[in-house]
Amino acid sequence: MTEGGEYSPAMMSSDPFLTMKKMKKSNHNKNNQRRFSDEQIKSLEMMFESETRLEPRKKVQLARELGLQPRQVAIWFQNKRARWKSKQLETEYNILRQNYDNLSSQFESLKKEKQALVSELQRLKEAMQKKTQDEERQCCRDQAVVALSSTDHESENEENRRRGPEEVRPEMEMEMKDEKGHHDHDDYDDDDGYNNNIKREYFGGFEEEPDHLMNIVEPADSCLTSSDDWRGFKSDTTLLDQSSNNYPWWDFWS
DNA sequence: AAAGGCCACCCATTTACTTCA
DNA sequence: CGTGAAGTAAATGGGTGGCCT
Repeated sequence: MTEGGEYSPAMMSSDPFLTMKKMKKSNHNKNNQRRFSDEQIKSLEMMFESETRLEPRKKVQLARELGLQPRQVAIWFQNKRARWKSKQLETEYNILRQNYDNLSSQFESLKKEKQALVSELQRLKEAMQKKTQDEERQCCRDQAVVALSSTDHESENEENRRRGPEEVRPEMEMEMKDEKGHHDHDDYDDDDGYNNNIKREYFGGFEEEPDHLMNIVEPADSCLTSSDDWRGFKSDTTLLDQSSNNYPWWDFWS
């Protein structure tokens, strides 16, 4: 359809003083045009570009120049504003949609990154457990050795008692101190101490335990999944038409 | 200050046309 | 070529707010 199309001559009225009342009924202007001419549209468009609302005096002047009723000019501006507004809305919608798509893809890559980190953490945890088990087995063997050697010590002590306290050897004094705690294989007698040792080995002196590390990850996850946080995300649901999107936001969490 | 008329605007809808399958 | 659906611009009518008397 061409803008500014006109009525056929057969439809022209012979009455040049057609009243507005009649014009309203017939939906024609005084030249019996259903649509304004290209020239008229051009002038109206130019005026609209400089100002979207017309002062009454300018309206009358423009109407006179274009051979239209001031009312027609006013209505043209009204309709033009409505068309312009709906175009603006469309533009804004497209911008918002673009932003949404960008955020969506950013979120996807972050999700993948997080998944990789969680897998890595899981792998490290398993390795740590395996090492713990190995060390425990080693510990049992060591304890057996200690038990065997302690029977030898008992026979030695018997001999020492016979000799008297002044004859206690220096190396024995050291061993007696050790039995009060905090030394050598005690780490292996005490589960916590042992585990701390392993953890230090794995986490390079960090005080954080693996579970704490897990806890660092988990809240971040729950934060992302929290609907409260997403409620804060400024998005107009009317603008972000989810129904037209093949990838709705709630699918992020699946 | 309250009431009423006038005017311009917005918005949803109608009308009259064109285009196209 | 005729026809009906879809699209569009011009116009209508109701509602509303600002201004003036």
